[in-house]
Order: sequence, then structure tokens, then C-alpha cells
Amino acid sequence: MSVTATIPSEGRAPARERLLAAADELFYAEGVQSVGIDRIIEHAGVAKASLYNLFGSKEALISAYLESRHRGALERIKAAVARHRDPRKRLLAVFDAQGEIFAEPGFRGCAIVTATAEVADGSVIDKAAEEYRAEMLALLTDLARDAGVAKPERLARQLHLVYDGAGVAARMDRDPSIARCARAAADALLDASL
Amino acid sequence: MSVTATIPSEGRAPARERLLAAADELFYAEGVQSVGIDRIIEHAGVAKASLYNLFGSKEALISAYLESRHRGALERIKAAVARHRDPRKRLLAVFDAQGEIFAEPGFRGCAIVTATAEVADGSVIDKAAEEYRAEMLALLTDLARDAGVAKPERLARQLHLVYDGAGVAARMDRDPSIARCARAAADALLDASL
DNA sequence: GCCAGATCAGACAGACCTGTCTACCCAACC
DNA sequence: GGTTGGGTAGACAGGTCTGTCTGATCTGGC
Repeated sequence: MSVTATIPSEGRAPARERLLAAADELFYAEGVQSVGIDRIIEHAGVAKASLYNLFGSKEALISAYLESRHRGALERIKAAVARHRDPRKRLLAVFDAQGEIFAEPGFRGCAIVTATAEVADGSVIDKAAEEYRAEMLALLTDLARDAGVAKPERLARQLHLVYDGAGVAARMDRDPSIARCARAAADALLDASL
Repeated sequence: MSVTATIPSEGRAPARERLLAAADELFYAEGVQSVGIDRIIEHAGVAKASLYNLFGSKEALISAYLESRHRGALERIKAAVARHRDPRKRLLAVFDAQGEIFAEPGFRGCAIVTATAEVADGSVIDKAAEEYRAEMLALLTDLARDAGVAKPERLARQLHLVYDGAGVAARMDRDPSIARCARAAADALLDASL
């Protein structure tokens, strides 16, 4: 389990990282089902055997890709939250961060939402998604509690709805500005919960 | 273009209907990408040649399936709306209907949202989705206007967010009760818009 | 009876998929 | 200098995919 980080032969990232980068790019842009292993390894400049040595299966690579995407998004959101001290601003910062993410070139919705839509129920991917969603809901619940609302769980669920909806709408309507709409809705829902 | 409805040989629906029924069942349950033509025709009891005579391609069959799903959902929602005269109740009826749909066995989220997540950008399916989303937004805008809010377009966008989010959450968390949460959020957003 | 059109069953082509396997290369370490 | 381990390159197996094609069968209308 120790990732001893054998220093790569200078200038080139190790195969594992190159594979994850390629997976991130291709899986996200075209879907985990549509993109085959061959394209991943070609894009990463890695031999097929290396992929199977390092990850074991395509599904495991998808899991790692989703994990990394989720970590990245949550990190960005938490960083945006941390830039404020006022509880209301902290809560709304979630949607500010969402707006930034939406505006990035190549944005195509929440990777986890789209990936679960591609695979049948009960896959390993579903299990990962469950975990990730719980984490997001917990964050929103904390922020709602800090904002002093009477029923933080209740508001958190509502905000989670708005968060999910914004992700879907931004992708399907190709409209990053929907995040401002989500922010306004969150603001109103917070007011209504006080 | 005239669907002259040649009466089927008694007891058996015509091939087109059986294909659509099979597509509806399998595509929805397992995804349009994962389900192959062979399984569709086997389930429908139809020859492969008939499918290609009637629809021309798998993509066209998917389009027809999405069209039918969308029609059905919108019809149900409009029927629920029509059961009320009070503008607020009419607006909230959208989310009541959503709750009914969520509670049905085999519910797996909005077919259009999941289908667009499966295909690359720019496909025919994307174009259809655009149309369907506009229709939904128009309905919400009408309801918001009738409820007498100052900026109906603004509220409609927010409600659309909640609607989309509820669909995603109901699928991913396997929790139909999220519709009540969405209804409450819609109620609060309506209040805040008056 | 007979024909036209719809439908059926299934082989087939050509592409693509995941995952395995062999064989070679090269750098680091003892 | 030899060994070990991670990496590369690519063939291969066995399966699945969409879409086409051939030919048989059924049914309604004349």
C-alpha cells in the first residue's frame, strides 16, 4: 500500500499518473462506456499490460477516475467556502464555486452523475457514488447548521437538490450562468429556513 | 407520414409498437448504450429487418423512445396541474406528479437526462433533449406567471433547477420521498418571488 | 386463386470491445 | 555483472456491436 513514489526516469510522469490523466480527459469528455481501453492507453502512451498491472480492470480505472474527480471538486468547493467567515457567505460560496467549475472549457456535468447514468444498477460505480453524495450532503448540512437554521438537515437536502439540478442544467443547456440562479435559489431557501 | 394503423392480426400489437415497448423497457432500465439491438428485437419478438425498415437506425429508435417517454411524463404532469384551480396548487402539482413518478417501481431518473449522459455531444439525442427541456421550462414559466410573481422567468428557472435536481437525487439516492423536499423548496421559492 | 407488402429467422460482414499472453527493453541495485 | 521489476509493443482469443442481406412465411385485398 505504500506509494513509494519511485522517481520517474526524469521528465515523464509514471504510468499510473499518465493513465489517470488520460482517463480523466477521455472518460469525462465522451463517457466511461463509450471510451475503450485502447484509446486510453494510446492517449496515455502506456502499454495495455501496464494498465492491467496497475488497475486490474477497466472498472477499477473508472473508480479511480471518479474518485479523483470527486476529490478535486470537493476540494475546490471547500476552498471557496474557507475564503469567507460569514456563515451565509460560506454557504453561498458553494454555488460560487459551482459557477467557476461550470464556466471551465469542456465542462460536461458532474462526472459521477453521468457515469452512474451509463452503467447498470449495482455496479461498483454506484457504491462509490453513494459515498460521494453522502460527503456532499454532510458538507451542506454543516454549513446550514453554522448558518443557524432550525432544521439544517432539511435545508441541506433542499440545497443538495439545487446543487444537483444546477449541474444537470449547466450540462444540458450549456449554460454556466445557471449557477447564479442556483445561488439565488439557495439564498432564498436559506432565508425561508431561518 | 400517414399512420394508417393496419389492424394487427388480432391479439398482437404491430411490430412498431412492440419495438417501442421493448425499447422503453430495456433502454430505460439499462441505458441506451448498454442495450443492444439484438436484445430489443428478441424482447419485442420482431425480426431485425423489421426494426431497420421501421426506424432506420438504433439512434432513431432511441429518439422515438425518448420522445414517447417525454410525452408521457409531460402529460402526467399537465394532468396533475389541471386538477387544481388555485395557481399555487397548480404550480406545486408539478412536484406532486413528480413524486408519483418517482415512486413507481423501476424508476431510474429522467430518461432524457440519463440518455444524454450516455452519448457524445452533438448527437441527434442532444437536439431532442433541447426541445424537451424548453417545453418543460415553458410550462413552469406559465405556471409562475399565473401565480402572479413579478419575474416569472426567474422563478421558472429556479423551479426547473429543483425539478432536475429532484430527478437526479431520486435516482441516485433511490429515495422517492425527495419529491416532498422539492415541493417544499418550490413552495418557499414561490413565496420569495412574490 | 393470386399478388403485394409486411414480417420472420438467421447468416454474415466488419468493426470494436476487454482482458491475456509472450517477448523484449532498460534502469537500478547488490 | 547479473538479477529484478517496471515498462513497452503488439498479437491473440472470445465476445458483442450495428447494420445488411437472403429467402421463407403470413395476411389482406382483389
